[in-house]
Amino acid sequence: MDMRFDLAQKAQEDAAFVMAAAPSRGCGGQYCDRCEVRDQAICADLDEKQRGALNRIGRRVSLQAGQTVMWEGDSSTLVANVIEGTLKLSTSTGDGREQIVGVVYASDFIGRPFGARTPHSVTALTDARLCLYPRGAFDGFAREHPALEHRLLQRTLDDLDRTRAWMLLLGRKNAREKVATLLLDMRRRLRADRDGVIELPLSRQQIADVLGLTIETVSRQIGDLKRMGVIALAGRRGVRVVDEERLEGMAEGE
Amino acid sequence: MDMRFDLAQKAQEDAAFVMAAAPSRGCGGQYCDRCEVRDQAICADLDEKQRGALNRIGRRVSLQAGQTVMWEGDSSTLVANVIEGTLKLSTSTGDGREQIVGVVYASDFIGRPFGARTPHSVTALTDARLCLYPRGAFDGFAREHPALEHRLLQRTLDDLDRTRAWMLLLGRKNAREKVATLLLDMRRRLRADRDGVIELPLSRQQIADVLGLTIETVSRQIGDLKRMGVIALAGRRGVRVVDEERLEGMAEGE
DNA sequence: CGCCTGTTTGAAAGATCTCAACTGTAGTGG
DNA sequence: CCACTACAGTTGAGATCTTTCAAACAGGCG
Repeated sequence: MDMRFDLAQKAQEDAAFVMAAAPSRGCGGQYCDRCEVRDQAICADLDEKQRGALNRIGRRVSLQAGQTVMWEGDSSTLVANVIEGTLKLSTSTGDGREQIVGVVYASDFIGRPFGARTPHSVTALTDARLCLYPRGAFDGFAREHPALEHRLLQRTLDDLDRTRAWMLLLGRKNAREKVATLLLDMRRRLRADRDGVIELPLSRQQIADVLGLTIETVSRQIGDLKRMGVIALAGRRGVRVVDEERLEGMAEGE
Repeated sequence: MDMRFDLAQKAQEDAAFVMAAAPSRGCGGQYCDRCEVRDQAICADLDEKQRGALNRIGRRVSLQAGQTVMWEGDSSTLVANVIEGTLKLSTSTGDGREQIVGVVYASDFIGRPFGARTPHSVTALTDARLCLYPRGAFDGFAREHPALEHRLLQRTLDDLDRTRAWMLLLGRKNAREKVATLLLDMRRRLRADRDGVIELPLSRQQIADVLGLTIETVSRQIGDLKRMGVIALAGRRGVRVVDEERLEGMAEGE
């Protein structure tokens, strides 16, 4: 417990550092031209000129794994596109129990536009790069560009659908089903290497925080799946799905 | 268990009936003029003419408690504003475990615009009235009216925040905290009568389905709260919060 | 009055959590 | 290259919480 608070403390200092130290170089058009997520992110439907204008209000920022960009309850001053890396969205109870409420990947959007408060913390799980905008300026730009707002709406509606689907998992699935579902979900989102191994962006504790379980229960379930031959493990973070069909059955409680 | 399936079956027939039987009278401007939720719903920022145009593609529909308007997994053909009443959004696992993923009230928006599938069922908890639009026509209208899309975006962002906050409850709170949190939430949303009693729109089973518990656990927790003098009960659905402060403490696990 | 349905209560079983010890691995420095 | 350290992850045993199964109770309605 102490450790987790220390980590958070440390990350906060790091984040402050990044914010202060990042050169305010803007994202001149040259960045967008070779942007890896240009066609998936919410800016996809903007034309060259509009994209240039949006760029002028934002800047690129690099994060190290563990750094926190936004804090639950803080006033909402930043929004961003994820260019590379994986981040978690999380909330906590007063006494420190944590729940991860979302995991975001490259081309996803983070932050709370059109709202005063950031409802959850955002922390990098891997090293990451963001295209960061001051919220006020972004809000103004969005209001003037319906194409952008429409994309943002689509994305938010999708997020809401996914989040509600996850509520079924949290409220009604048992530990076995939860772990199986997460593994399948990660497999869908992450690219496997040539051996079919996917590198999880989450530690055991973070898996527990996504699933609403304890670290021990997660460890036991993963151990069981391995012993049953449904998955194989490769190091701490590596997983290979051996028997997909059976894993899918387990995710649904069969 | 059987009973719950029967109910669903029955509701499906009812819904089909409503859809077929509802006169396609349109919502001519005269409806909007005296619409109870006009200034809170997503149509609030439209001018008279635009509102008239929107009305022409929609119609009013009345629902009885228990009727289902949309079915999880069905193709998304309808969206609606809630004019009056309370409805639940729910999903289920293959083997029939249900999770309520949202409760909507007057002036809220339901349905899945800009998407092919309805991700959850929508069922009336009380008698209700809707302003119902075919999805295709609504989508088209929305794309041409940024003010409407902006309102919809705001609302969707708020829904997402609320949903994520509920994930913390589902994943990390115990039964006592869950029940206390729900009661406070309902108190915030529902108007109490002169005695301070709020009429819950949910049965015990539905409360269990919102909180990810069983009906027996809910019953025991409510019984405990009553015995402790934190709440008082009035009939099956009536609740009065006697000691708000203590209830708030319990919601946070103190 | 008796039935139907929703709710409450009790007792026992089962799942997950808690606490504690142990293991393995990645990283560090000699 | 190896020894050592630090820490993530695993395992075990017992406690705790919630569920399950069963039965009793209560209010509304024919």
